[in-house]
Amino acid sequence: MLFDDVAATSAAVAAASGRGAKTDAIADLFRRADPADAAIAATFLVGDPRQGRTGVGWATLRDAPAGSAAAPSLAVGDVDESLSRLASTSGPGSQAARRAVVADLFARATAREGDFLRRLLMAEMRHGALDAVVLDAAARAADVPVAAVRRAAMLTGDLGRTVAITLGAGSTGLAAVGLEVGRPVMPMLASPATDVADALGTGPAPAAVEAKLDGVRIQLHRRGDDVAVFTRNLNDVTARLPEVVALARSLPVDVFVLDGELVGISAADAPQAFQDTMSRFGRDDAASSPTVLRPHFFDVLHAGGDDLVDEPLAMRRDVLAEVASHYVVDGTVTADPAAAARFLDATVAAGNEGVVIKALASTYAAGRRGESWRKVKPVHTLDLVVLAAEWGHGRRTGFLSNLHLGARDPTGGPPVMVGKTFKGLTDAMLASQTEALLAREAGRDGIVVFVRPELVVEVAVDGVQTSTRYPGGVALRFARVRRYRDDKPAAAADTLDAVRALGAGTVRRSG
DNA sequence: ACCTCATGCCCC
DNA sequence: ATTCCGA
DNA sequence: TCGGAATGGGCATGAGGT
Repeated sequence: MLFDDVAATSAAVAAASGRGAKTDAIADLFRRADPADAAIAATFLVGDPRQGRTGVGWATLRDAPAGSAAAPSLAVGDVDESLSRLASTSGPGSQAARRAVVADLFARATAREGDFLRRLLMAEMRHGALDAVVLDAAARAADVPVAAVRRAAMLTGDLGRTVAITLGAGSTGLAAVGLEVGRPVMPMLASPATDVADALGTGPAPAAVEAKLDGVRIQLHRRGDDVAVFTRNLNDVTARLPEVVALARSLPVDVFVLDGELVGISAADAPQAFQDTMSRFGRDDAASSPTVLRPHFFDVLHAGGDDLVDEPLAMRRDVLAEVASHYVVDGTVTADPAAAARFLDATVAAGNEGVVIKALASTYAAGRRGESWRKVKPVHTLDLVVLAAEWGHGRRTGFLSNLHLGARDPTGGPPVMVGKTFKGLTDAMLASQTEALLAREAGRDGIVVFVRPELVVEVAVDGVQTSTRYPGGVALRFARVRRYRDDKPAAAADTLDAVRALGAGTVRRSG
């Protein structure tokens, strides 16, 4: 199959307005491809090729020429090979070698292929179709129920393989796919709730209320001495976590799949700040960090030969207590919002992020962000000064979008930048802020428009973290705009000290 | 030897 | 990660 | 209700440059 077939499909997907039409365009491609090519094409269409890390980014592509070939000649397999070469290039001179591979690809590409190639290497397809649409298209092409395809994708964690199975073996092949110890499953996700009452819902049934730890999600697999650890994105991080491997081998059950969170702990057994956990977790050499990582499990997908994903949470929790009793996340079971709120306050005071509230009757819905798991975190608000804004892309083209936010200097100096945000802005706010900001323009640099520091926005944040990027030494975490404070002058904005105070909770960074 | 920049199926 | 919007 | 897009800060690493 020609690479241009995939590029043409992407263009058709981008041009199609509805999801049904996008699905049809991809299904048409799949019908024309053999399963192996379709598997590669599927990973290209979602911008996630099998080679993973290519070492090519914005700076490498900046100087790459546009596609200039007159007619398509690249095969899907040619691009696949080039990606493999990029991924395996390292050492001195590798930057130049990568540029050469990229230049060769673009030289052989037409303009349409070059455009697609650029988006593929940047992992930014922006044609309105990713995993869900591609799986839907595979189901349509093979004329099998989409639910069966999705189930296989969640259990294999592998889009390309799932497409190949769907096209090559149909319903029979999909039905044969099951949970496999040692192969990661897409983790179940929680949807946000405004407070514990919202999370508990209207029903009288008690729910599990568990501490939400501010660390790294892990999935731990064991079969005898074979142990593997995967992240939320199904990356294999086993080699980085020797202590977790040892812990897995020490547990009283031989075969299992556990779901949990990994957090650095201080000498006093208190959870460390996320940044300290990452400092240790991100490291190749575990011994070079003083931080000790400790897993806290909250679910079990398989134990002793039994698959548990279709069992109710109440039963899975009982099994978990047997498999990993000393490493089960802190929690309680209640239907009472007041009791849940008390647990939330206590766990936050202990240095945790919030709570996750789970229906006891729910099964493990791999890869889903459903209503069975709801997360609640404390929210803080700040009134900050808009210092600048950046021109947006995509559907935000033509609007000033990403705001630079400053806190007031209590000594009277100019506001101190503490972060940016583009979240929380409706189309109407985007339009009105573009007008209001341009009226206060004070200069430009690239896509940044600087403004006189007069406008104040109310910003919601989950907290602040230490920063080396910003002059105040702090940065906002997950900032989003709530509203413009037209009633407030910049002189009444919150101070840098007020921002720093949000980081002075129970969790401290280690020195 | 040290600094800067770019990169990441990065983590959140 | 959070949020808004189209389907 | 779901899926996609638009973008945030910080971390270690490794290449390249001084």
